Amino acid sequence: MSKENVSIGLSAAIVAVEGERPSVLVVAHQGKDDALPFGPFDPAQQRTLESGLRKWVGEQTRFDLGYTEQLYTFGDKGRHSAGGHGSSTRVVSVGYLALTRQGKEAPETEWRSWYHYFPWEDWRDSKPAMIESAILPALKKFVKDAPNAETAELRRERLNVCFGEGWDEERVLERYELLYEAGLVEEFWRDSGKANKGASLGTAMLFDHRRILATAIARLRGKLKYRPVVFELMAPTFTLLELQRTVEALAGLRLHKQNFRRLVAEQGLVEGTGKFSAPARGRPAELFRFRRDVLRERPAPGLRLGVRRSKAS
Amino acid sequence: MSKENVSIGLSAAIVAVEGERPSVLVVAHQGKDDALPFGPFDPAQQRTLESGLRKWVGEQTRFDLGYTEQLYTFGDKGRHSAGGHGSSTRVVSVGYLALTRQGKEAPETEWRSWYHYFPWEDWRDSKPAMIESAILPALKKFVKDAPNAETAELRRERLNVCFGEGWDEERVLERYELLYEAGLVEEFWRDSGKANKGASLGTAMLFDHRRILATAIARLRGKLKYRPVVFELMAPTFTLLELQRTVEALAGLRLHKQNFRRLVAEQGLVEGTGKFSAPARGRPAELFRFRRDVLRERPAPGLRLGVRRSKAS
DNA sequence: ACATATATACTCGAAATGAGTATTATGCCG
DNA sequence: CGGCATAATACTCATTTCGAGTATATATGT
Repeated sequence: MSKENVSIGLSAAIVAVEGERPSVLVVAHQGKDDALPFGPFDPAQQRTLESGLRKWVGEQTRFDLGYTEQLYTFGDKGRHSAGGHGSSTRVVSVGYLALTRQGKEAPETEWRSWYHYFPWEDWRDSKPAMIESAILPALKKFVKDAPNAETAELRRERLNVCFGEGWDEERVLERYELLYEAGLVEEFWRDSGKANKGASLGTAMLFDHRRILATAIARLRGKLKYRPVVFELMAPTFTLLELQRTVEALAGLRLHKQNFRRLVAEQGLVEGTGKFSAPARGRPAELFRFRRDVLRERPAPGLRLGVRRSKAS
Repeated sequence: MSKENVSIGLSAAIVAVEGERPSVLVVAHQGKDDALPFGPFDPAQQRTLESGLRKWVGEQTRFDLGYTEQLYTFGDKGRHSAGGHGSSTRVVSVGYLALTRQGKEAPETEWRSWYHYFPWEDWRDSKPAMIESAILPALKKFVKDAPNAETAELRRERLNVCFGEGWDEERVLERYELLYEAGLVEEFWRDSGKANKGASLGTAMLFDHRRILATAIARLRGKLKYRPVVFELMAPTFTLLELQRTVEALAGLRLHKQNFRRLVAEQGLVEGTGKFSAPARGRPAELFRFRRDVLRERPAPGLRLGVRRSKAS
């Protein structure tokens, strides 16, 4: 067994939603790719991985993490390099998801829409044009270029699952990984040390941070439906439309307004405060607050979405 | 930063179902607690964490893993000790779930029902008596013994979510963690180095392996419902009742037979082979096989369960 | 007063769900 | 051979949930 060291890296995708924009806190390492707040795990100082994470994030962003959740541990050789050249110690990278309300960020950090990094994931207005114009042609070529028939069939299946009939908004990571392997994403060329001659989709991130962010979005989109996590992102009181817009921002989909409020109300996730918002135009909306009690009452208090399949709401 | 080393441990909960018994492959370290197959990650030799895992498992169990999935990375200080005394290097432990069909095991390894380790999780016959007789009284005491009112309230909520009204079969890990903190599980006393004067529930495992197994069961029970993972555990052809018994074994619940077959059939998860089983008594059942095509056709081809809420089927 | 913009309430059909009953195909036992 | 026990499979039915609308209420600005 040759002596190569391992070190553990901790990274956090810190998510907030402001208005209709789902954003992630990135560290602007000047000139370099955007990065998630990250740092090495120090086993001597930290009792748990999560406390290590909180320390790093606190130092880099002055943010006090609220809800956090471990995502995944990545250890692939070559996917944690900044420029394709191997470093001496191997980094195993543990990714976290954290939810907060957007506050003022520290210097060197910035909130950016996560759709900067994943423009094909935002279906709120319509199916992103780039899917038909750029992604599908390139992926079809990727299928055609397969070294053998078996690989071609596998690639065809993945294409279909990721971008075919029936958009499954949770498959964010699968889609990113497919685009990576097909060389449609800058990181692929950087990690392999070759020059990219084609298009790159979305904005690249440092190391494997875009992969971690994809995992975070996928997890959050899934979890929405069976745990009341959205409320971590809301102000103490909010209107039902604000809640809906937040969910839509995260899911990248439009929901049916009347049904959404029915679901939310019926499920007892929320209770009225008797106070009302003062909107610029239109009827004022009642302000609601999250009912903490549901946690005690029901086993899986998620937010069934009530997706809209037709025109307007 | 003081120099304490980190090493990465890989462990696998390898699951199979034989008849009505959901089992996990354990290594019988003679005299010591049961352990999952595990070993350190060697960054020099292995390109990915998963390949490292496959190597270890192959050596220890001669098993060729089929479906595998990463579960969680545990790094808590003190929860990876065999006897409560700290070792010099810190172990961060990455747990995996693997699904196979039960074959002949290697020497030193053994298939054991996972309900040995989690007897309170098997509700197939009825609610396990130990919940009323042992768990609830002890947990109520745990609530009462809280150092302050706030902690007591938190503990009361957790008790309710884990063992209160409305059994949620997926909360396996939450329940185990609660029992751990309440000192109802042997590992708690071992990790803290104190002597246990009360009862211990279930069979203890080495290190944090029971925690990993709890994570595995929870994940599998959840995943069942939205990905066709059960079929990894089935023979190439099977009757619908065999499929149902397998799902029941995993979920720890009884299902409604007629509705189960309706769901499975309607969803196109399965196709008839035209052949029939030869049972000891009763009408022969048609043998079915898994339809690989669903993966292409539908976004989330899970097995909605069709739980039974009343008497017999 | 009315046009416009929202919020909120209510309706309706289609599908999914939970729980049964009914019918069919075996082996076995006298 | 006829009837029973045992399972498999088919069909029924009421209830709930879902998706999609229409209708009504309450603001503001002109």
